[in-house]
Amino acid sequence: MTQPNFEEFAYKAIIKLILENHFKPGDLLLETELAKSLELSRTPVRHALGQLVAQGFLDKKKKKGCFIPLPSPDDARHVFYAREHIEGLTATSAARYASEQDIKHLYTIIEKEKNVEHPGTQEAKLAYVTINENFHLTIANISHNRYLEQYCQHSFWRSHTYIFFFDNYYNGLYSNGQKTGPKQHIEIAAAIENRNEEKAGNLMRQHIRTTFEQLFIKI
Amino acid sequence: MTQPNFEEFAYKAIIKLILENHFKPGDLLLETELAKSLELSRTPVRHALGQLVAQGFLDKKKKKGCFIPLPSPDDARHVFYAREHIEGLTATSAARYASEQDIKHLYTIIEKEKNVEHPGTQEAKLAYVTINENFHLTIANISHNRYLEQYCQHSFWRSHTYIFFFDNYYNGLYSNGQKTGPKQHIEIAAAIENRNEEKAGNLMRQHIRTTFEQLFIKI
DNA sequence: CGATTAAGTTATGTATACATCATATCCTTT
DNA sequence: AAAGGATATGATGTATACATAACTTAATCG
Repeated sequence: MTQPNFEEFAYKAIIKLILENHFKPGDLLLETELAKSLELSRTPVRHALGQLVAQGFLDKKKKKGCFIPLPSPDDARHVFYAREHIEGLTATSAARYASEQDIKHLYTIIEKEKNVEHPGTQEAKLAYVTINENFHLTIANISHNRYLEQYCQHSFWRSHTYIFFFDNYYNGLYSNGQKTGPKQHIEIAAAIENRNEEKAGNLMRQHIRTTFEQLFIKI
Repeated sequence: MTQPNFEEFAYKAIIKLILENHFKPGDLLLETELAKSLELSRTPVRHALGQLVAQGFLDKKKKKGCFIPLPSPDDARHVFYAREHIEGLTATSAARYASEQDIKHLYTIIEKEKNVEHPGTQEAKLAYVTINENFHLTIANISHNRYLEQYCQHSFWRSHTYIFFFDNYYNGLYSNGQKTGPKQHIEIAAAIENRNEEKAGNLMRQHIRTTFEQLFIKI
């Protein structure tokens, strides 16, 4: 691993801030502020922000700045539709290419998911969201398709706002979305383990549809 | 439309250079050179290159520079697999959401495709590739799903190398890939016009599979 | 008193100077 | 003559100064 430079450092630091919900939708991420808080000049920060905009994690208005995308019902439908089908593909491919070790890794993640402490608290929810991300992105990685993996990662992150904020807003502050999580994850892992490509894909699509429906059950 | 700034100008100029094949796979795109030839400072050029890397149109090695992605058989399979399924989705969605005007637009593109002059020349091939891109990205746009559109655009552009270079290399300098193009494009447009979502998706997947197979028929 | 406009403030956009690292070249040494 | 290392070159990476445009606030006018 080559030594990370400041641009990379800034990039990862900003993503971390976003995923840890230091910002809410619509918030401006100011180059000046970020540079000061990360103890860098504006140059690498600006570059990192540019990357995040190019990848679609942030939106931007010219001469105004970069900001956390504003959620909308339409956007939510679009992200989850894309996720449903792309992750269907990653699950199918994963069932074909997973190694013994890959499958072990999946079950390790599921074990962690079962054992999240203090269920019902905000910490538990953050832990759950992190583990959930790990599960989905691991399957994308196992698919051994760089493109699908990239699109999966992107759409997952774009759906993060909805998983975190909307869930709080619509389903109560302490909903942790675990009702369906581990059970469906186990079924998906099993299908991958059994090399059942079609079933893995179907279960994954169903899983993401369920997630979406639970989030927006009140809308 | 707001006035484009230098970053945007550089971004579009570089894309134009790439699509017009001023570079070949592996070529370095030097900030210094581009800045000089575009008569800008390195700053906006560097920013634009960063965007292109973030979007996956260019690869990058640290402290080395940005370069046109190197093709490989694995990579080709991955891109076309991703394209096949993502564009299957865009075609399906397009069949659902296309307006009268959208469909007219599609047929306009097909007309242009039929009337490419001097078939068999390199100019005709460049024209064909441009029109082909237009057809596929238009359908992505009609899908009305920002995410699918983005992924479609990305995977299409990543497959550009193969459509342009490999086709020359493996199938002769003056293959223009038109054998299946217009015919299948017409069928897809018809399915979209008839609101036959499933058929549109199937035809699009078949079309991209055919493209792939014709490109790599010799491998 | 309200609205409009003008000045001030602040963040982004751009150019440039400098630091750092990768590579190529040439010289030295065996 | 070949191998190894010092040096030169030129690119990227970073900081900073300045230009520009948007927003804020205050002052002026109707």
